Amino acid sequence: MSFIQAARRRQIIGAAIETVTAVGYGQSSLARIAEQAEISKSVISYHFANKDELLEQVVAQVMDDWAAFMRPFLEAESTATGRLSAYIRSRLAYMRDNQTRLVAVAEIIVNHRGPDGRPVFAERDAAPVAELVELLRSGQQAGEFRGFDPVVLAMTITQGIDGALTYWADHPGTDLTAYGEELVTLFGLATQQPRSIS
Amino acid sequence: MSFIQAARRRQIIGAAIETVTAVGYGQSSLARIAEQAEISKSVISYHFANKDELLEQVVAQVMDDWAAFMRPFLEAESTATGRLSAYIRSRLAYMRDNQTRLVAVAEIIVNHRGPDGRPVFAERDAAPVAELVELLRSGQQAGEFRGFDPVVLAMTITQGIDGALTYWADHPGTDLTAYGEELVTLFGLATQQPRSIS
Amino acid sequence: MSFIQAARRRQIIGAAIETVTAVGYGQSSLARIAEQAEISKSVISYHFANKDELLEQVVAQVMDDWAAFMRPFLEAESTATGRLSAYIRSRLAYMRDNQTRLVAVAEIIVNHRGPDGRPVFAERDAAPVAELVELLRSGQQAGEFRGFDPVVLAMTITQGIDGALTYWADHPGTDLTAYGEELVTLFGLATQQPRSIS
Amino acid sequence: MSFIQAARRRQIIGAAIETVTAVGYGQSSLARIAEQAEISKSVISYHFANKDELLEQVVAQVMDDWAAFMRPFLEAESTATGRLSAYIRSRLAYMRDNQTRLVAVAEIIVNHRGPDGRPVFAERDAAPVAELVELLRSGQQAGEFRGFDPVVLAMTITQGIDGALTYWADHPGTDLTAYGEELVTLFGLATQQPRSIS
DNA sequence: TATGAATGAGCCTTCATTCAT
DNA sequence: CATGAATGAAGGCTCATTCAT
Repeated sequence: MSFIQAARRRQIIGAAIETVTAVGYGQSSLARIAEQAEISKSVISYHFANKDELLEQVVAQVMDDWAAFMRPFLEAESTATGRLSAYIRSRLAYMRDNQTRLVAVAEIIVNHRGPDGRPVFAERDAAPVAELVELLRSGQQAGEFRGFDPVVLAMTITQGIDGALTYWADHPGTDLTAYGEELVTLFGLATQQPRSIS
Repeated sequence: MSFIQAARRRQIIGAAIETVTAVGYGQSSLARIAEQAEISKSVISYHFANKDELLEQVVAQVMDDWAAFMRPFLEAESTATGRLSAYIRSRLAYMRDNQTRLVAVAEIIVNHRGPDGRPVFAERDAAPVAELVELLRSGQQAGEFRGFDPVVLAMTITQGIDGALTYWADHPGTDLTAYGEELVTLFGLATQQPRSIS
Repeated sequence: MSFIQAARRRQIIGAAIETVTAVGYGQSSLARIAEQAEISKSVISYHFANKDELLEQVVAQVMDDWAAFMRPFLEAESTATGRLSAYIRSRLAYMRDNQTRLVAVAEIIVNHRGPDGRPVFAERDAAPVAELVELLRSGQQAGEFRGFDPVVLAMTITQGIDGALTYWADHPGTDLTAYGEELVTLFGLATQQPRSIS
Repeated sequence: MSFIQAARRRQIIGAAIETVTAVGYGQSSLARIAEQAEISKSVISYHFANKDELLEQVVAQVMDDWAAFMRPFLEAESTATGRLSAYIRSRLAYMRDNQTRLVAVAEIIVNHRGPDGRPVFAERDAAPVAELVELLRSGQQAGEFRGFDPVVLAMTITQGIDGALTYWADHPGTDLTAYGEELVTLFGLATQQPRSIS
């Protein structure tokens, strides 16, 4: 792929993100995205096989970027407790600089369906949860965490973090760092071993 | 409103719920809903002023029913701790018998927008969170709960409960009761006062 | 036809007139007319075979009433000159008390078409012109009028009178009597024999 | 705008004119216009923002063309009497070559309404009358015309000319030139100063 | 005599996509 | 590499009419 091709694709993906965030998945027609990008509608058709491929690229780009951003924070921690805190903090940190694209991706994941009516991004949506399940399980095996159901906790943590994005989108003044610390405390208390009274 | 009117409206609302759950908000055209209900498209137009009114009725019907279901459980509790547990348990209990309609309502709330492009059900969506904030605050004033940010906790609890619905929809074998008890424990630990060591 | 039937028909015809005048022929659906009459839509279907028949009745009722109103004024005149003035004055006089229904009828005559796309009320619309042609021709034979083309003059007089209605509808403050006198003078000058210079 | 664009727009405008003239404003759906133009319905949507814009273009195109046609004839005259005759003759002359489009425009002007239910082309329709009022007033000031109400006369002249179009449409054999000369004589007599007997 | 209920046809518009240039 | 032009399908909605009650 040529440089100019890649640039165009990035431009279009950016316009798609802006559009989805601004007007929602349902109103994000190719016409509107093209308008946002200030290009002709057929440029999109030229660079992407169809609308589905464009949306897939949007999701892939953001999810990969997000995962790459988080990796170093997680690898810097040696304990499960530390990794859980780092997980929450780094997701929130990424949010801070990527509100629009995360909102867009959330919209797309929830709404985009195949011709059979079934969700398309279910697997990719489930991946972070699975990763979190692993993290929690290892913490339990190391004796750091209490004996909760790791799937429920992984779902709840993921949902809790997503809630921060939703809340921030609705209340622009929100202090995301403080929100993150609340979550760290909350899930710290929820996961740690009960103190022995001795 | 005549009896037959009410019956038709219920039937159409039911068909809308089935359709939205099956194929998603975006694909839920009046044509598809009519097909699901095995009636002509214009019957819907006859009984509802427009699509918006139909969707509003879907949301209103379910939300009201849900709130009514939960009230007695909450009023039976005297402590904030008890009310929080009852809140979680009763929401899960309602879920158990109303999966389709709750999935549908969730889809509609997230996606439905007015002509201005802004969400329509934002307020109705925020109401349960606000209620929960009140509950948590009263628990803090009573000294039962620790000094968390009640907004963050309310969001997280709501999101955590919604996560149960999502997970159940994706994994039909899930034991919702067990899931609920995990949440009760989780948020119990997250809210209670730290034990004094003394 | 029973008395109650006749009353209902009159009521519906009245509602049709109000509606057509208020929102125009194109927007005058049976639903709107029923709403205006504060009755159910099917009452109209019960009393009139279809929409066409209703509109025909509207036109017929008004045109007949109008003709009946004018007859005595015309018959009171012995000269063609007098009859022409009486014709203009009495049409304007009728207008004064029947603005709404005349506007409605004008709308209907111009717009209503058969399934073949051809106007339906062409003949009825032409009748007053034909009558006027007779009047003018008799005035010519009597030597009162100059040798104009009676068809052109009849058309122009008719159009001129209709213009008063249009103008009045657009400028509610108009003094119709004065307008009528202007027309009487105008068409008096236009029809009379040139003065011989001798 | 590209050449092909302009050609298509002209073609569609032409088809709209043909359709409106043939079946009337009310039956002139985009489907019918497209059929008349032997193109797909969505071609119209591609070249015009919506039906309103198409109709506006139809009206604007014809009205502008008409005004441009008439200007030289009016400017060639130095007296008000001459200008009035030229006005009548040139309007009739234009009619002769533009029957269909004038009939269509008349239909549209009378019927087209905005979303508020009010006529859209009222102003454009009133413009020629206003122009005529000016002409008549200047003739009065110059002492050429008698002391009639210029508004009534302008309305009546306009209506009289429109009557020629209506009559011609209903009676295709009509000699428009002769019709025009009758009008010139008619309104000449109606406007001129009464002869002094001296 | 009246009407609530239902319906198919048609309305204008938006859409993703294709194609020739 | 880009795009103007075109299109069929589908969208939500209104309409006049029919029918059973």
